[in-house]
Order: sequence, then structure tokens, then C-alpha cells
Amino acid sequence: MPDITSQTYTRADEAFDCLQTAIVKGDLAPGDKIGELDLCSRFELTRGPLREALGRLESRGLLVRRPHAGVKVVSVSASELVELYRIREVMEGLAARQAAERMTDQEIADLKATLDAHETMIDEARGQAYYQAEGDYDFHHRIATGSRNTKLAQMLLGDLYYMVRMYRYRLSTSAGRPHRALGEHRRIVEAIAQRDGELAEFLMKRHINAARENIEKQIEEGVLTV
Amino acid sequence: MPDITSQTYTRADEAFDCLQTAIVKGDLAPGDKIGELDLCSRFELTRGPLREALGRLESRGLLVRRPHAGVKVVSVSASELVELYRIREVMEGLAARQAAERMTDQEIADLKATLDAHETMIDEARGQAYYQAEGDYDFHHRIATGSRNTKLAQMLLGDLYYMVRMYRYRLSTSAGRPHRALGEHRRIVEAIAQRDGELAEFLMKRHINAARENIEKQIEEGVLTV
DNA sequence: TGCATCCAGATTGTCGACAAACTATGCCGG
DNA sequence: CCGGCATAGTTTGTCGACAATCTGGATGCA
Repeated sequence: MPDITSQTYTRADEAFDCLQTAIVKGDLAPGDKIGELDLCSRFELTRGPLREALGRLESRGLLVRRPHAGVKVVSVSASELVELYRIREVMEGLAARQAAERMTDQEIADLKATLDAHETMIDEARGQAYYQAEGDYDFHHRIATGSRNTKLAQMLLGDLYYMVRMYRYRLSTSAGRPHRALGEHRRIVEAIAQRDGELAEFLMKRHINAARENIEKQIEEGVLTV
Repeated sequence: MPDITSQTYTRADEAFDCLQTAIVKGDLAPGDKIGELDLCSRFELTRGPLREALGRLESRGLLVRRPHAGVKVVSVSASELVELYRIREVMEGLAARQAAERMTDQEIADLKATLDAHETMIDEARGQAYYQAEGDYDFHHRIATGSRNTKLAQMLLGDLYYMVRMYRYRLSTSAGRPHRALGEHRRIVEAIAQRDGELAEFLMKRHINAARENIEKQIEEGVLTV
């Protein structure tokens, strides 16, 4: 019997993961024209699997490809980043509502514990920005999966979050925002724990709206290029 | 100068389109295990481009792939179809709101003309189901692009609609629904024409909600297998 | 009879090489 | 001096073949 857990990673999967993280972490800057054999030598694989991975990345919108002309990392303008948050607002609002209806008590308890861990991290102020960013991602990740909506989770985790994270390292978290964000998170979890889907949706939408406004402020201040 | 409009279709693109339409039209039934060289002989191409296309389809959620075990068309359960409509509700609501804010007067006029064309088609009752289905798709398509939200349109047109259309041919449109749907469309367009984004969003959400309830009714009646 | 094991066949993953298309450099004409 | 064009070089798209892995049936044993 084939071990169902072994998942047998193929070279294409490996290439896909490597490229995706490379793009998200910024090792491959937006707008870069990257050659296929450059990537082959960098990741120790041949062009076959690589091209398959490139196809997947293109389909997810992280790469743009012009036939015979090469592939370059997609460059998301600041205005498009704002549009991304508008999508997040409605989709994560839905996720929060469904999570309130469907999450198990155990999952909710874990979610609370996660927030406690985030709080100590923020209070200790060590690597504030990084940990806050990862903690934020963790929080939204749990709610997306908790919605029990397969396609919704797939779209959020597989598409939107990667594009948002591409720009996360550029965004300066304004002082005091981590604490405020944590408070918003706590209120959302409370609503979920009370199984109040309507409230959870409202709070989540407002939470992401606040994040969007924060970004728009940075754009006006010229911190982020349009 | 290379003609920007010529787009130079590559074999992989061709394979992608062929497979996508084959899946949507039902030529490849959900759950089918399909072999790579079967597909190669069917579409007159080799495994290289085919595998690239398969990677894209998999990334879009139309196929599932297990290493060394082959690829099969994704089978969306009826409950998952309902979840899809929940996503559509919030995303198309957003699209309608942004369309109300951003569509040009010309686009709105075209949209109205489209609805008029649909009405005559429905009244003449020729190919009612088919034309209604295509007309409905056309309507939503225009609003998605009219939102000027690149990623939103991409997710709707490139992901959700294909999965919904996979099941469209199974859904029996209940008598009188085309007329009612057309009326709902008209009201949405009116709101857009008046630049009332909030109302457009509300009406669109209600419109898709009605479609979802129609599907749920069919599920209860056993028309659609769960 | 039922179950586990093994083997054969077919299928998938991977690789290297050939042909077509684009980019850039240099040249020519105005 | 500038713009357009031809050519060389590189990169991409495509193809066929080899090796690793999974599926299904037959076999042996309890």
C-alpha cells in the first residue's frame, strides 16, 4: 500500500515552492526578467520540471510570460495592492462568518492561544515587525481554513496572501499598530467563539479596511511608490 | 516591431484552452482518470506542452494530480457548488459596487443593449436555456471587467466561472426564472447607471443569493446529486 | 475461501538535444 | 548625426527517449 502521507515530492513541486518563496521573500524582485537556465542552475534542476512550475506560477498571477520573450516577476502597483485589500475585505469577511458557524471548539481554543502567543511576542518587542507580520498571517490562515470552504481557503491561501506578502516587507508598520491589530483580532475571535457570524464578518471587514487605510496613508506619504 | 496583437499562441496555450473547454463542456467528465498520451493523441501534441498545461489546470483547481498515479478531473460536490455561490455573492457584490463607480457611460450603454438582446432571445424562447445561460455569463463577465479591479476580474473569470459552468449544463432552469433573472439584471444596471455603488452591491448579492437558493432547492429535490 | 505478496505491464517523471523566435549589436542610407 | 534594417547570438518552445513508480492480476499460503 502506498503511503498516503509520503506525498512524494516531485521536482516540479520543489521548483514551484522554491520560486514561490523566492518571489515572496523578494529574492526575485518584481519586474526582473529571469532566464530559464539561470533558474535551472540556481535550483539544480532541468528545464522540464521548471517550465511546469513556471506555468503554475503564471496561472497564479505571480509571473507574466511572453512567448519566446522570457518570464518576469509580476510587478504589482500600489494601486493594485489597494485593490487586493478590497478583495480581501469581502472574502475574509465571508471566511470569518463561515468560521463562526463551523469552527470546532478546539480550533477556537487554539486560535485564542495563538493570539496569546502573539501578545507576548509583541510585548517583548523582539523582532516586532517580523513576528507581527507572521502572526498576522497565522491568524488569517487559521480563519480561512476554519471556514470549511475549500475553494475560499484555496483562493485566499494560494493566491491573495502570496501577492500581499510580496509587499509586506516594504510596508512599515506604524508605531502602535500591532497592539491595535491584536485588539481587533481578539474581538473577531470573541465573535467567533459566540458563534455570531454576522458580527465576525463585520469586524473582519473593518479590520482589513483599517489595514487598507494604513497602506493608503503610506502611499500618500510617498513611502510606497505608485 | 513584433505585433503585440498577434499573441503567438504556443502549443501549451492551445492545450490549456482545449482542456479547459473540454472540462467545462463536459467532454471530460468529473472523476475521469485521464492518461497523458490519450490526451496527446486526442489534441495532436506531445507531452511537454501538455504537462505544462496540466500544471496550470491543476493550479486553477480544475484537475487533481497524484504523482505517478495520473490526473483526474476534479469532481465538485453539490455542497461545494453551493460554497462557490457564497464566494460569488461577496466577490460579485464588490465587482458591482466598483463597476458602478468606474464603468464608462459607453460601457453602461452597451450593458443595457446586452440586456435588451437577452430579452428578445428569452421572449422568442428559442434555445431558451442555452441562450439564457450564455447571456447570464455575458452579463456577469461585463461587470467583472467593468470593476477595473484586475485581480478581481482574474479570479472571477479565470477561476470561479469555469467551475460554475462545469455544472451549468446539469442545472435545470426552473420555469419563469429567466424572466425574473433578467429583471434582477435590469435593476442592477439601473443602480450602476445611477452610480449608486452601495445599491448595486446589494442587488447583486441578492441576485446571486436567489440563484444559490434555486440550486439548493434542486438539491433537496434530488435533481442534483450531493 | 480469503488475504497478503509478487510480478508484469503501463504510465508518469525526468532528461538532453533540435528547431523556431526574439533581442541586441553593428551597418548602411538619408 | 539619426533612423531603419540585416545579421549573429542567445533564449525559448518543442520533441523523442530513458528511468522510476504505481496499478492490476495472478499466485501461494493460512
